[in-house]
Amino acid sequence: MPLKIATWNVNSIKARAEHVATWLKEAEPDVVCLQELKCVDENFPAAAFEELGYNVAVHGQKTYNGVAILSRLPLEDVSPRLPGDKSDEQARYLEAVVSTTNGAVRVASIYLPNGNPAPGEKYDYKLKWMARLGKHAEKLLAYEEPLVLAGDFNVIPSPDDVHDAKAWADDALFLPETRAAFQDLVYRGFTDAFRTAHAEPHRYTFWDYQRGAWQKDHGIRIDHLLLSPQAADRLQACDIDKHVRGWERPSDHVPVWIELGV
DNA sequence: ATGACCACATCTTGTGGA
Repeated sequence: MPLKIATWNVNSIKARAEHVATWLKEAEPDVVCLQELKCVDENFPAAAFEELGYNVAVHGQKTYNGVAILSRLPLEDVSPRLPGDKSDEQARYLEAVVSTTNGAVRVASIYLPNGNPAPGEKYDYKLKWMARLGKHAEKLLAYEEPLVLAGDFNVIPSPDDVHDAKAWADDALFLPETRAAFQDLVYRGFTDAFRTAHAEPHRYTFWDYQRGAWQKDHGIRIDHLLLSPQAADRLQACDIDKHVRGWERPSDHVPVWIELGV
């Protein structure tokens, strides 16, 4: 059986706990990286997921941000916060090692800053955060182990990943500097799992709540799974669970998953 | 149609998201 690893920005875990449970039963992932919990650790509905057989690691924050990892397999070396800036209080990074019978896979749940409006302080923070991520990723890649960086990167990598490139031209998710920073990260040795498994353009992971974006398929691809060479060698499948966006009171993001032969 | 949402906090309105 392959190891199925997913990422999903749930836009409040309290508002989406039922959806997550429904999707866990339907998709049967082994590991799930969640983002935008919008709650503190104590309020995370861990029991609901433990009942379904998952171990839970949470790095929460009141009202904003918050990331978690759910895993059917044991979680080891659980480590919150992206190194490189001790003054950064935003809960956007959680790393852990998943132990399988056939070796370990390191997984990070990432909620990269949005960065709007650009230019400005928030955009500066985004670019600094991306530089920190690159530096940390370089260290992790040196382990030469299967590594998966999974999350909401808030980056549209190319014009193929947006319904209307002109409409997003000045947005922090699509600015040339943002895309260049993402490429810098990828060029360190990562594989964009979805783009490797699918050549077709205009496949999305996010549709805005506004302007009928979902009905018109006006989406963007910003939730990614980046694989180290050792993980990329094991990639068997990758897809987007688009139908979840059609559920009642959905998140504006949908799950994206990979299957690794381990 | 120059429009149109959602979640949170505690304020019935402002902030942040993407």
